[in-house]
Order: sequence, then structure tokens, then C-alpha cells
Amino acid sequence: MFKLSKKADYGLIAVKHLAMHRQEHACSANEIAEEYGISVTLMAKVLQRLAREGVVVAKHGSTGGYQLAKDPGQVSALDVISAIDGPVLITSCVTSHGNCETTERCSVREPLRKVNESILGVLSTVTIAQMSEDPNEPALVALSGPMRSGSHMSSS
Amino acid sequence: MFKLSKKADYGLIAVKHLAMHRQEHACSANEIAEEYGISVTLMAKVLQRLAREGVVVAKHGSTGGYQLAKDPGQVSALDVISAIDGPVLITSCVTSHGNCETTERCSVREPLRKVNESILGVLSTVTIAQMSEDPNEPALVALSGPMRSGSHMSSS
DNA sequence: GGCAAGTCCGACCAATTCAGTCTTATTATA
DNA sequence: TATAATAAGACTGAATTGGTCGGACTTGCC
Repeated sequence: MFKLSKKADYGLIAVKHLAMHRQEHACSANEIAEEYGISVTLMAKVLQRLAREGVVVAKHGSTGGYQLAKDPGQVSALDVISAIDGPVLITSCVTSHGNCETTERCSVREPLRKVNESILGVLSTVTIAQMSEDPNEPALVALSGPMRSGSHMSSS
Repeated sequence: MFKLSKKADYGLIAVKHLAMHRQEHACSANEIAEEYGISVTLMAKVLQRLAREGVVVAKHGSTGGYQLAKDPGQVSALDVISAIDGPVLITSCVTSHGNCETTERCSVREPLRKVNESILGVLSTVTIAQMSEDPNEPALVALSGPMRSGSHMSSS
């Protein structure tokens, strides 16, 4: 469809958790998973991936765990998502070496590439630090308002 | 991951094709599918869906086929995508009645909701008419600039 | 120094879900 | 009557989700 994978979702949760516990001890996968009621094994896998990609650093040993590798202001949502799910591409056509078999005939590739770039721009603008800010307005109120799903927000 | 479904992809291709053949006869699913080397049955299903959602109009009979329901400038990419795949929601949490079981504990819901809105904004800005234009025309470049729509750039 | 506990790491595996495809039958129009 | 849209269902395969196990590493305690 057009959704983040659960792994990417968990990755964002984990990274945000680490951002909020920077000063303290390193957080273990177990600790984070239990805090949010998430599958421990999957969260562990996500954190391993994030460590391999350099988003977080792992510390072995009995007091080990994970910590953010950089400042929360330096890590974007795109960093986390693409670390887990690989490069963000809205279509299979729009790869770096675009090679769907109907390349010449496919006429929507170029416009979609631009859309893809815009989305990358959006995702890279949002940092973990921003996501950790205290939302002074209750989220539920906004959500219970008029449905936004099918609507195209009065552009122009 | 974060990809359009093949159906949505085909939908965009079909709608663009219809936009470029407005003046002429109605195009059958068979004709469009063969032109782009696409599975005929899937393309038919996509067009059926688009017809049901009012994006295109179907004409029965031997000279039948599909035609755009509106002006190409009035149809956005979001219209096509959400007609086929349903509402665009980047996470399962961010629904209209947000009900993932860890709602209170889940801390990334609100930031992601804003990201979702930004993406909706991007998709709704792109019209079929723009997609049919010359690729050199930088119709979308403006979007890569400063974020609009729900962004929290003005952080504190 | 040596041992045990707690943690990360990597690979392999199982169940579920979902997208994509095909099939069949029906309806409407020229 | 022939053509093309419409509709509903079954099937297939891949991706996602989630788990298990054995290994390696670091720390704390004896």
C-alpha cells in the first residue's frame, strides 16, 4: 500500500526512546520492547539493524544496551526508516538504475520520481529531536475531528 | 516498506493514458494494458475500481471503454492512489480512530501524523495534467523547498 | 585471574498476511 | 450476436511478522 513497515515503526519508537534517555544508562532491547509492549525479538532485530547502519551504537556486556550514535537533532526520520527498510522508493520503477521492463513505455516514471524526492525531503526534515518535543496540544483531539483520509486538503 | 502498490502504479499509468487520449475514442482496458505490456486482468480491475470511485467513466458495448471523468487538471495523484488503495496512511496507528493497542505508550504517533499530512499534501498537488507535461517542466520542484502543511519547522 | 550473568549478534526457520493473478459468469451496448 | 464492461471468487507466491538457537562479548563478583 503506502505504509511504513512495523519494523520501521518500531525503529522510530526505539530511537526516540533512546533520545529521551540519552543522559542515562544504555537501554537494552528488552527494556525498550517491554516499555512499549512490543515483541522483544523483533525489537532486538530492529536495533541490531540500526546498530549495523550506524544510527545507534551497541554496548556489550551485562550493563550493555544501545545508545544514539549522534545528536538527536542530527538524525532524521528518513535515516531511521532507510536504515531499516532500505532506500525509500515509492515505486519499483523509480530505482537508482530504473529498470522495470517497460521503462520506455512507462510514462509515469519521471513524475513519480519527483514525488519521491519530495517525500524524501519531508522525511529528512523531521528529526528525532523534533519528534521528542513535548506535544503541547493533545493529539487525540485533532484526530477525532473531521476525517482527513479521502480528502485532499484544499491545496492551492 | 513504503511503496505504491502495483495497482496504484497501473492506475496512474492508465489515467495518464486516458488524459493523453481525451479527444479520441474511449480506451478499453485491453488496449491500455497491451500498450504498456501490463497484465490485462489487473489493469481491468484497476480501471473498474477507478470507475467505481468516479475517477473515470466506463462505457459498455462494443465501442466501449474508459474515459476520464474530469479535466486532467482536476485529478490529483492522490485521487488515483486513494481510489485504488484506500486512504493513504503511513502507519496503522495513524488512522482516523487511532487504535493501535499501545496508543498511550506509542510516542511517535503524533509526529508521524504530521508527516502523513505532508505527504498527502505532496500527492494532492500533483495533477494528471502535470504528469502529462514535458518532463523538463519543473512543476514539482517547488515542493522540495521549505515544508508547508503541518510541518513543525517553527519549532519553539 | 576465573567464573557466571547479562547482553548483543547472526543465521535459520515457521506462520500469517497480502498483493497479484486467473477464472468464471453476468450485464449492457452497438 | 459479438464485444466489452462488471462482479465475485479461488489460487499462488512473496513479503512481513515473529520466534529459536548457538555464539561472542563485556561486566561484576568470587
